[in-house]
Amino acid sequence: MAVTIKDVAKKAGVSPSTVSRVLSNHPRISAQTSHKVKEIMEQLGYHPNIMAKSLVSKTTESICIILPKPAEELFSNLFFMELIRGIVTQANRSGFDVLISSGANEKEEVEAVARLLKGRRVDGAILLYSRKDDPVIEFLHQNDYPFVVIGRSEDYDDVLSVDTDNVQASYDATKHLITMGHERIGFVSGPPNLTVSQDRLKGYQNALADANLEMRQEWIVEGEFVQDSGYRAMSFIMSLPNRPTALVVVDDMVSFGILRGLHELNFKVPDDVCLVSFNNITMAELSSPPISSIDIGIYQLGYTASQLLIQNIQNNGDTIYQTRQIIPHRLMIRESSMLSLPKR
Amino acid sequence: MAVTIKDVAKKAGVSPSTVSRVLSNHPRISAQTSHKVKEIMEQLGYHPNIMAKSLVSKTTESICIILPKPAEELFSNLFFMELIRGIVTQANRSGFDVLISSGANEKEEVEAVARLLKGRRVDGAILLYSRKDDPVIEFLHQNDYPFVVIGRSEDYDDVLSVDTDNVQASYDATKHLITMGHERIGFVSGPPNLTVSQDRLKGYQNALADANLEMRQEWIVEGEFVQDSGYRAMSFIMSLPNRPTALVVVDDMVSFGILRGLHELNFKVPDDVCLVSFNNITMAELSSPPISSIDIGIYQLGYTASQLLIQNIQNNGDTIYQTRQIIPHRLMIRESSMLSLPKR
DNA sequence: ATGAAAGCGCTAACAG
DNA sequence: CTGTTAGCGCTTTCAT
Repeated sequence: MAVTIKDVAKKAGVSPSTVSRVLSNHPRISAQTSHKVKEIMEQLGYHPNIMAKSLVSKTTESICIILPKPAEELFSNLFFMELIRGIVTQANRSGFDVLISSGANEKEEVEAVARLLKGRRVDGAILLYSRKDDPVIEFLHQNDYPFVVIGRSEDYDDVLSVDTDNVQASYDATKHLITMGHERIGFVSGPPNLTVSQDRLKGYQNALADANLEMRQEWIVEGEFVQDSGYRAMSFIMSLPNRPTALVVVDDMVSFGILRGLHELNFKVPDDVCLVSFNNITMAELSSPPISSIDIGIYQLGYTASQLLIQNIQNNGDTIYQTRQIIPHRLMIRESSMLSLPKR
Repeated sequence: MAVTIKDVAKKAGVSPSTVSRVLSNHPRISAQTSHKVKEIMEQLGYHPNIMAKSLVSKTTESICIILPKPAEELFSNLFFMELIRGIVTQANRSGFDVLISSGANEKEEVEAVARLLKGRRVDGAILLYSRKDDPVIEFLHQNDYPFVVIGRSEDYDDVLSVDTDNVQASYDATKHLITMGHERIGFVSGPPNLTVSQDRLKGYQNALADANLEMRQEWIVEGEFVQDSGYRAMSFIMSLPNRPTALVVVDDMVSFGILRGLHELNFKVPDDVCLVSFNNITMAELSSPPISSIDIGIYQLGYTASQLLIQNIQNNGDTIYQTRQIIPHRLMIRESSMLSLPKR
């Protein structure tokens, strides 16, 4: 049997409530008793039963992360791990535990979230990305549970979210290529139902428009956030009669696929084609050639999301800060885009 | 106020205990009442309060993963994410939740684990890797808490663990190079205090010994599980007068560093040097050239660890299975080791 | 097959 | 400043 508050109370010659008060640093407690009780807790190896505390206080000091099933394929694991690290680090600093959950499909995801939130096992949730018509967001929003979306919700505009300014980021990436002298620039996108794909496409288009450059539908290819997708996009684009001299690519992982394909076809980067992509995962720097990439501060995204959620929980749902937080991005220029006057 | 067991009981015209019995599929309950109660639960949107249940049942149906702080630097994030995916998937299938925790240092790690286990928030723990004299293992072992180590413990041999047969795996990798005609083979290792480094070094040495090949201390370089480490190791090895024609590398990430370095020095892989490494992360296949790698089934390691832990928890600590589980590995041969007669 | 009652370990009024 | 009391929502004997 584990040692309880009663055991401590008995041994210290005080009442259980006193011990409880010591535990929560109640102001009206004599320094003396506090000290004595703490000593005895130490001595007995007392650890408060979190479940019991949570039962009466109606707060769990924990949050959950929903790992969307399809995401496993959509995004690189690197991306998620970095996000999770950020979340866990800040949550732990705030004294919160982090629970990770996933479902085999959307229905299971909602069930898992419902069980966790309705069952009062966690106080709030972080969604690792937003898709259109997401039933999980629907559920959380409807039941008024605290939650934060990494990305943005198209369906509701009052949800807390942490995001990159993807339109601007993509504008910057494209602008960089334009500055380097490129006039025919293509875009390799992700799944069109993700807001991130849409936003990045838009930034690209804005940049071209501002520079009065030609825009061609055939220079825009949609795919997934995986390497194969890049490979296929590359084959298509490079077979065009009047092909781009540079590409803006929605994700580093996709760039790797492109790089591999170009290599096989004996195209050189940056000599024949220049590349800029997004997310700046560790590997971007290490590939040959190193890939220019927009660093979106993935860790920071996670860290901030956790912070926002926990503040919201602690303020009891009163939003005393911005609903939507933007994490700054930064273009990391590397060899893949270092050729200012491309061959044709 | 959330709907409780009482609300359901009242509406169904039964006692709370009956509702509880329905919830846990108690055998002696009439199909009729069971059905009616379930209907009302559905209707009211009832979800059992997990904390309350846990408080009385003294079981939490959840486990925790300890993310060791230094690991963030030691291993690639890819590795961990894959492990976590395996753990979370199987745990969820068994009806368990997974809590993730980390500490800034060893002391904090132990505190976190103590709080979680002693505070009865989780039933057991999974350690993502084992180092020598680990205070967390010490704590768990001493207090007789259920836990599983991914890797192996040198300090105790009765701890549950899931591991790769790293000696054999490394033997296989080395043997492969020998079969391809190499006679001078080097080894780029990880931190010497990790069992995985030691085991892989041993397998390499065994293979050389069995083939009567020369072993030179200068062909063995220690480092970390990061790219830079590979870069440095490469510079050293390639500057040797009588340098190896092939390398066994402790981790794919390190191989990337080596690859980058070789590229800068204008060495070609596999023409000048052949490479085989470990872990077979997604990127191994995508680099140029693709890297031969030992697939150790990371996801499977996580999945099995979770299974082992949960079985142990459910059997109340009685070990009715092997203490140490080995996940099979598989050599994936790719271009980086495809040259059978190396130049000298 | 079901109900009544006790209690898991803790917190939170309400008294003093 | 501290003790007493009454639950939080659930499970579990012990009756019936």
